[in-house]
Amino acid sequence: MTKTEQDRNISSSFAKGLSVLAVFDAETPSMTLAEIARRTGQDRATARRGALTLVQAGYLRQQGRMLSLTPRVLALAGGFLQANQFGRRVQPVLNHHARKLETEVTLAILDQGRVLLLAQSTTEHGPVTYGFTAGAHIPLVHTSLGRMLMACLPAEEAADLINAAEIPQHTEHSLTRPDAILEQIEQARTQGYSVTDSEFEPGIIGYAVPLSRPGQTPVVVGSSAPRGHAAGGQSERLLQGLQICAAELRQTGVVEGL
Amino acid sequence: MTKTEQDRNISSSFAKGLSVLAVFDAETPSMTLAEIARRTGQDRATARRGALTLVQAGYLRQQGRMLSLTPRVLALAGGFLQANQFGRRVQPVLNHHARKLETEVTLAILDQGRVLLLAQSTTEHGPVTYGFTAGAHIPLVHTSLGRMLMACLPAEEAADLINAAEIPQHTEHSLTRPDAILEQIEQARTQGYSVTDSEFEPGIIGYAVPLSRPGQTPVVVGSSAPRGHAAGGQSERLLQGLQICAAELRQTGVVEGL
DNA sequence: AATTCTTAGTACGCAAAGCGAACATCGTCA
DNA sequence: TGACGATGTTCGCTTTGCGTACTAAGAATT
Repeated sequence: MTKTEQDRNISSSFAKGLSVLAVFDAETPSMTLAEIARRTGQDRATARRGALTLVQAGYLRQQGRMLSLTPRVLALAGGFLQANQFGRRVQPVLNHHARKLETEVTLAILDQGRVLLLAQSTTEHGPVTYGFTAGAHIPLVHTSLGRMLMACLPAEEAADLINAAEIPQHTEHSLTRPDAILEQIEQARTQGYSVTDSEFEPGIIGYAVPLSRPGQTPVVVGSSAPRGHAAGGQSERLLQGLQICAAELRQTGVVEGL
Repeated sequence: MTKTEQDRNISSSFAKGLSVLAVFDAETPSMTLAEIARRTGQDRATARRGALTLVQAGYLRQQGRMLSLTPRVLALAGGFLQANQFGRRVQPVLNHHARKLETEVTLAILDQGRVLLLAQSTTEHGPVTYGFTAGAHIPLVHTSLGRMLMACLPAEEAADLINAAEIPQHTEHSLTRPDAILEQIEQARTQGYSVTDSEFEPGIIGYAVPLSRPGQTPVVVGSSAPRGHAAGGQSERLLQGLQICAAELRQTGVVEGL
């Protein structure tokens, strides 16, 4: 009976259904039933029940044989955003510093071995609007945000994350050797900021500084800029700006709620 | 057989669990188990299983006896936002017009008898930053966005929504008689825009124009401004600006994806 | 401090929910 | 055309998870 020692307090059907909903991401905004089944590792029939339930609940829509998310999923996130006053307290701060520094500023945390973007400044005259928005996942190992997040963790946990993560070679500059990455993380920890150059997107330099206090769940702010943009002492100015931004956000107390 | 004619393709446990997740909104960001059970109308044991499953999946966190949403719920919405290019195509347009008109501009649709805010401009020098963000629900009957959304529907459906909705008296100006509200909707439909004055928040005037083409699922853009702000011909300027904004958004084609 | 009221955790029998092999259906390529 | 692969649906058997009943522990009230 070791096999079927399921926790009676957990509903496995519900958990399976959730993973159906979670499987819709940026790369695959609409999927067929079989595709969902494959990506969730569930039986096709199981995935189907989950998907149909989501359709009935209004979170998925079915056009032909393709299933895609409906706007209603936003309502789920809305509860979190409202509760933490993101619109009123976080966004203005991000925007303010974004304008001042002439970049985009992003707030992020660690989630499932990836970087989860929580909020992002939305000013017009940032250099480029990268395609990422709140709720997007970006890789952990090759971004400044990710490195800084890992630097907020005990060294051992960071190492575990690195080992668990796959390390694709996004660009020719991407570090691939785990120990090289760990070294970068160590450096970020000691110096209190992280910089990556073209490791995720070519020609883009990423900056990040910690926001959470040590011991708390890691939260960071960062920004990216094209290489040319950051000539001369610009890097320093950016990092200082981010530090100030982090301090202000810390004062609002939004970080406490994770 | 009327009672237990459950659809075999729908997972009721999953549906119940989902409604646990959905019950967390702005008013009640953290709840106790008993409270969840009450608000979902589920048995306590059922609600407990749902909540514990959500905790295990990382969407809820438990501190003491309070349960609250984790940032991970944002990842669910992230799929939708990325898929529809909200960050790249919608937000810039909203911001641009918000700055030009010196207000906030909001994109919204109909959801479960309420207005669901999909996106909102985030500029600094809007007059006030109201506490609403993407993913928030606001009432249907007493907002310009809501009225305009209903005006996009066949008159009959709008009437059904009014009848189904509870009509609280938010302010002394709130219309309460259903036929008066329906008349306003009728007017919005014919003139192509909707204006409400202090019916939801005192001293605030709301404007909204349709974005979707007739027959499609209703989508609108709107904005609100304090009464003093909209002196003279300002209302007209605002409405014209919104019309242009709507036209631009229409051209991006984001509306098609609902 | 003793009281009521509310809330959280546990147990378990029974009904029904949902699993997945098997079947049906649709496309696609030889 | 026929065979094959991929996808969608059905249905009997088993498991899940529902909800009553009970225990216990906090809050709130006296």
